Amino acid sequence: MSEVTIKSIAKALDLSPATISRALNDSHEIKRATKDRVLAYAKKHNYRPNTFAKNLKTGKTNLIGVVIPFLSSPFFLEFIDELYRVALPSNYTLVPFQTQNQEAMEKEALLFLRQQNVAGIIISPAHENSNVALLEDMHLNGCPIILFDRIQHGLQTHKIGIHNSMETYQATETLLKKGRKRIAFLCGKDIGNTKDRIRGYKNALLNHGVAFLEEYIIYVDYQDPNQAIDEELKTRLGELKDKNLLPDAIVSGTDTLSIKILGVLGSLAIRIPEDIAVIGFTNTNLADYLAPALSTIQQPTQEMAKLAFELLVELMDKKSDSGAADYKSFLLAATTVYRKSSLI
Amino acid sequence: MSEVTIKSIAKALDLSPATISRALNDSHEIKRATKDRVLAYAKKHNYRPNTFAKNLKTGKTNLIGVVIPFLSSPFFLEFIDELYRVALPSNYTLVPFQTQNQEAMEKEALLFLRQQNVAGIIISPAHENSNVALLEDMHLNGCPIILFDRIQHGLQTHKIGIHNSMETYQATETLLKKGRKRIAFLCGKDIGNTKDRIRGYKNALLNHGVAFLEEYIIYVDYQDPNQAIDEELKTRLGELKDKNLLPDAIVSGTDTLSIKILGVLGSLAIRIPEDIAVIGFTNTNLADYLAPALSTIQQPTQEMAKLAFELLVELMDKKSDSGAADYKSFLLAATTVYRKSSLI
DNA sequence: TTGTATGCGTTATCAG
DNA sequence: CTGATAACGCATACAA
Repeated sequence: MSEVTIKSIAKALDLSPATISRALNDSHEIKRATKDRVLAYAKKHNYRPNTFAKNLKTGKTNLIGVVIPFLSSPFFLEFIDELYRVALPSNYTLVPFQTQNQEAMEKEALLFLRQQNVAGIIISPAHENSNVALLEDMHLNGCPIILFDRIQHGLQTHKIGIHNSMETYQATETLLKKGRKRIAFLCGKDIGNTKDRIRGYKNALLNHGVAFLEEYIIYVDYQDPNQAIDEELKTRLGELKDKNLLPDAIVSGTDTLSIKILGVLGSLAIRIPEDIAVIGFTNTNLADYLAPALSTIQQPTQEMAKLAFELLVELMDKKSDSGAADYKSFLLAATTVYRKSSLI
Repeated sequence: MSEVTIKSIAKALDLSPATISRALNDSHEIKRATKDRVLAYAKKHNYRPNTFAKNLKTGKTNLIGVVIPFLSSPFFLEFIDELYRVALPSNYTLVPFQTQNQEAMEKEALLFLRQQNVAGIIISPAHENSNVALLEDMHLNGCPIILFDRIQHGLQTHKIGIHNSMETYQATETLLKKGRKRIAFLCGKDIGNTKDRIRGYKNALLNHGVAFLEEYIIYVDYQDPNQAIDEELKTRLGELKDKNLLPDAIVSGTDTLSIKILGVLGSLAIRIPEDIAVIGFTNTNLADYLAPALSTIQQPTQEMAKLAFELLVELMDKKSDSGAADYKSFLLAATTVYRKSSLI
């Protein structure tokens, strides 16, 4: 649709297309006057390079793929939001994708991104080792990749996460110190993060001489946050109640479930925190307004996004420079905010 | 990076590139056997067409630009989420952008999308008539555009919104019938939707013989939901209190403020709904869990997203077909869910 | 410093 | 039905 091209400029200015291209690309081998003339004309006629031709020629884009499990999770939303903020001043454009925790959808997204020849990718994988081969292939072929959040993954690259076990350890310990002994742990899919978080939980129990109970690990797998996981949660709690094993505290190790549990407990006429104390794992700024205000383990999301972007840019800039695998894992600290849901 | 191209297939199969192209594009002028052979080979070697070459040649893409004010608003988030869902089975890819309610950022996004030669755009404009000229230009030049949510806008095209005044009328009326007489109306930027919503509010007052008070229209403009609008809200309410004009009910006409008001009232030690009843305007599924559970006017978001996508596909398919301006405005019905915050 | 020629991968036009 | 050829807009090696 854009009528003004390098060729048309060349004709209008009685120059060759090559010269126009050089002027536009700020080449050194061009006379200052000519360059200025071209630039002026280009600006006046609102020249916009054809991305597709440019890319076809150079094999490069300014696109950054962002692959996450869900958009409708406070953590990922905040992450993307911040990513947009830091990417804006740069020349890069974000192309977000959701995987719904499914490797097949993730593969689709990655193949598409490869086809779009994206300059780099920031990803929180669907699960441990999902699409490792594909990611490795892309990574080695000049498309740098940054892993975040779910960093237990086979790919060798920069990884940005939090120290999972430390936070759940502290949250659990806090509850133990308040006298809670039957603490359940709520988690989603069985991925690396979950394991670490469970480890922290278990260690806290161990160090405080409280026996670990297999029944208190509540897995609720889901591929869509809109599923009827409320019902599943309710069922699981009902089972525990029937076994006379109703917990007196719940630590959540995952985002989506952290808020749903409030509603579920409410519908079962269980009081929070009197009957069951709750500490969630989420970044929603609504935590203060919930009934009751929800204690939360919060990730340094914006910091993570900023770091992810910076590391990616660094990798993209250095091209196939060193090739040396000097990749690092960044483990940031999460913070727990204690609110009413875990008091008493 | 993709090594397998039409040319390479042609060489391998001892055919011409033209034939391969025809086979791949399901042309009629090709022998069935040849086509099958090509397709089999392509599949086996995982052929993926080069988007850029294809686009350079055809001048078309499968990209759909999505331009919204904020991602971090429950309504827009739900909209995009649903959009992804309906767009997935199709061959289209979404390219989302945020404008932060700023026309300049919106322009940036639109120019980028134009440069990317997107096949169509779904947009909730930054404000009335923002970038009208640019949008018109793109629209006329073969890039169909669908307006949603903020449909008071100069562009002639399909528009999808809700019947704003009707819902605020009913919400206001409900409060009036419960005996509330000093009802304030909370709104954001002064755009078309706001005006309609205020109209519904005013009409309800009028029909129930309650005088309209200018002070009860509370504008809180913002360009970023993370701004300190809590403080501004607090200030405004403090002013009303000083004037001895503290309302006994608040209807919110905008998303972001709907939840913040709960926290602000709480920090002022104002009881909800005893002192002030509140009805929000938001789609968050957390409404049930808030303290207190928040009555909300909810938009049929998923329906809107689905319709937007379908209408856009229709326009994109018909090319520069008729050119007839047979555009419609779709006004869907919102529903109000009454919860504790407006009881008594 | 500038121009000419070539090709990126694809589709379209024309012959055969 | 198939093949040769040109062209999309751009960047670059090479020639001038």
